[in-house]
Amino acid sequence: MVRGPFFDANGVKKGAWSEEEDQKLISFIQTHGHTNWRQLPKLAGLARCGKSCRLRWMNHLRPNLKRGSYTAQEEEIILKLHEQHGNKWSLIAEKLPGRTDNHIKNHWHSQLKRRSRDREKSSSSEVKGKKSGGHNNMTKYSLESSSPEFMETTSPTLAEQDNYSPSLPSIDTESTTTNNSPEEYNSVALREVYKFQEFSGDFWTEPFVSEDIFSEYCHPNNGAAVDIFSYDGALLFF
DNA sequence: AACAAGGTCAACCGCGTTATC
DNA sequence: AGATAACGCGGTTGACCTTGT
Repeated sequence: MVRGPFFDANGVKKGAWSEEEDQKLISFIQTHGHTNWRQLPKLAGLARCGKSCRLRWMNHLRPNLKRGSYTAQEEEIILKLHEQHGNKWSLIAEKLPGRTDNHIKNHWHSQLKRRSRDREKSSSSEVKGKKSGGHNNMTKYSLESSSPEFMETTSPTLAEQDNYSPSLPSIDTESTTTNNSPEEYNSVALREVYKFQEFSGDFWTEPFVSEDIFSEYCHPNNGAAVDIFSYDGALLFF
């Protein structure tokens, strides 16, 4: 699949990684972390450059990576985000836990690019303004401001609330109540629903996002409809 | 069965950004 | 404040795989 291993002029190993190298890298990072990629290969006893180690770890060895084919839901999110942000693969990858920017980029070039083009063609001949429908098996919602359609009220447990990604910025609930721009409102709502990201099962069987989230965070003056996708127990706003 | 073309995916390269001195 | 190092991102490459002829 990739070039066989070889050494460059500086004695740095390149090409495919061996099982042994993987194990060295994994065990070193598990013990010492990866605060300095430059120094890491030396300390771990690898003949690789830091960049190569980082890439291998980020794209293949780190825990919780998803392998295998993409679901229709994931593809829909990629298409949607790419439509919004262009080739910002790392940004898109942030919204798809377990998928890497590299994988998403590859998948885009091999499959989704074509689909995106086709969709553009067909949508140009359709009536504009339809925000919902035609999204494969994706669970998708549209709402205008605080839609009364979201009346499920099961609240997450405290444990679940504490279970969301620690890397996400904390929410200043004080500041969400007044004078926020539509963008800020939607951004806060997105972060809020990330609390539910750790759900593993079906969207409908998992604790639901309280209607309060929508009524509180969806900006009343945001005229544009908001597309919401459920993914891995999280809701994504577009 | 053999070949070609296109698809897939891991890895590298170059460059912009950020951190450190 | 400027120089240098390190990091991270996006584009590209190249080898293997799959499918069509």
